[in-house]
Amino acid sequence: MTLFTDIGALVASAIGGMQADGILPGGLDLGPVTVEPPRDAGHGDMATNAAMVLAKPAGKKPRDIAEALAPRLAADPRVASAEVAGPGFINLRLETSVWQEVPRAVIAAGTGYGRSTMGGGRKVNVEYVSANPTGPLHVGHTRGAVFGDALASLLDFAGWDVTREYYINDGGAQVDVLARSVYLRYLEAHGQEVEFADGTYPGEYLIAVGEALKAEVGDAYMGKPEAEWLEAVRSFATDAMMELIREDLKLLGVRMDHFFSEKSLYGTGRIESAIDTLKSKDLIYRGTLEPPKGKTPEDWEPREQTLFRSTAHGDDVDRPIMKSDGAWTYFAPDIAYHWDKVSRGYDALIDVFGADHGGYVKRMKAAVSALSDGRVPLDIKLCQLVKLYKDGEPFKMSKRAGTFVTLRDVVDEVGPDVTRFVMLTRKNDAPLDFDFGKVLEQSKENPVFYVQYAHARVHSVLRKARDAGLDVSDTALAGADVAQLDHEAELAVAKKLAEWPRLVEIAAKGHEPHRVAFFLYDLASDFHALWNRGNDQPELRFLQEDQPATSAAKIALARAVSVVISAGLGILGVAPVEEMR
RNA sequence: GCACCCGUAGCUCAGCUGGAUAGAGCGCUGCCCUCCGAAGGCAGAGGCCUCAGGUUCGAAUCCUGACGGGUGCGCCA
Repeated sequence: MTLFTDIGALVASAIGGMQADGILPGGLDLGPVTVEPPRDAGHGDMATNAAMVLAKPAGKKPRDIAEALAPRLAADPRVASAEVAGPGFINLRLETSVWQEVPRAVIAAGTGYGRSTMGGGRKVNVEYVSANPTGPLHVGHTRGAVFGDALASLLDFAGWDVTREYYINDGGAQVDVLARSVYLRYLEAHGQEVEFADGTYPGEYLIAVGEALKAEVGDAYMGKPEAEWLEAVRSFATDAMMELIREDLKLLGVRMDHFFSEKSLYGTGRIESAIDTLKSKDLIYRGTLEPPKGKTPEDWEPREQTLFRSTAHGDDVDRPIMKSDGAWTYFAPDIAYHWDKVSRGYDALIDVFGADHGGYVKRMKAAVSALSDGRVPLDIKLCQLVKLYKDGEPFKMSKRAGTFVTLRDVVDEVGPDVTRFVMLTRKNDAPLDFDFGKVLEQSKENPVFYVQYAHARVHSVLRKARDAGLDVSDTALAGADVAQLDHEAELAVAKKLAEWPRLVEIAAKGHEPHRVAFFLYDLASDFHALWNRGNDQPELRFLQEDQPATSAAKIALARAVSVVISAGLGILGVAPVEEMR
């Protein structure tokens, strides 16, 4: 519940009263009725569009409804005034006491302030990272990791029962390539000269794996045909890579609830069972696809394949699930994996992919829609590329030399907190510029610094207050005489704090954690503005000498800011700092 | 050729799922401060929200079609 939903309930009951009095007809849909903060603060604290959206179904003029509704709203003790404006908005001003109570409520609730029950405990599975187990995570994975992790935390905060999951692509051809590459390093560990042909991974991170393999099996695989070692080396290598990836994730502070192995789907009948489910719905058939128009591949020839009728669930063309040699395409285990997720009883699924996987969105949605008979929604969030810069200059990396920028490189350079925050300062579907220099700058244009600075300033006040002998424990502050908070600059901050619960719900509903980062920047901005005014107007400073009651009220407001910043950063996975260095 | 994403101030981007006079940072202009409540402050200029239609009380937001940029497009996962 939020202040906005409280007032929303008030509007609804006032409309109910008008229906009871015969002013409005019954059976109106109140769904489109909203209560939101107006863009222009001059219009009041909250505005409702009720009169406008009800005008047509009620068969009345918006202004007439508004004129009748406004006094009923104004009758509530929380409402100071209700005025009809523009085409039929009702602008509400709330009593000052409503806003004054906000800091106390925030402090009493702690970082749980803003936690929502919107999710209703429903189960949601968030799958993210899911990088191939063939090497360390790079920058692109980092963005997906941060985004998915923050989204998961956000949904948790909004009342969902969240599972964080990683799908290990350990069943395809790329892990065979990995195994052969590790084998080369293994030969090398035995002193042999080796050459990395095309189609192998030359990265140096495999040297240690080759040596570890030698330590494990000695010379048992030396000079042996591939058939004798491939499977064992593959398993050894993927384990090593997953170990590496887990360490990378740990560096970033990402903790998964579940790692799901693609390999576990093979030879167990699980793929077959998923495909059978589709078959039973008549969605699997043998057929031949048309070549893509305009750009026919040179070696195109018509082939009959086993196809999934994804067009029946919104896709553009049907998709092959089996290769001509009878092996599954990668899509088949993907279907089985999502079938598994559906079977585990999730109410909603979310996949976080890189933007280069945009072409798979429709078929994946089609598969989940088919498998769950449309019951389980699948949302797929695509993360755009990260462009790296160093002090304004593009930061080049060479993939051919195997020297790509890794997650570890980034975290070592700027730390996990800065990495995470910056990755969330852009919508997921917008490209992101990441400048190693700028993200460490201590200035207003760096949002990480700006938000952390606000939090640190609050703690600076708390320290000073303690030194002055004041009790600034949360217990004491929650009982402060908030009637002392009467300056409009102070109330503006309180109003911002009151928006937090609403923002959480909006961000969670849209699966948009970046909104949290932008909100924190706005809140920090309001707080800094109040602080700056304290320079010219000493009565606005938080610590008022020899006035413990006034100080307590003002410090309560500051403390509430730090609580919300702390809660917001918590969702983003960023640790708040109490001092700037 | 088709699909998806994007197009908002000179630049980088927000814009609460359809609301009122479209916002922030940087840059620019003008004042103020240089008192560790420090790592600047205040104010101002700057816009055909790519274009053209449509939906309705009302569109940056939804629909259609152009234009421009990115990504992807049958036995690669």
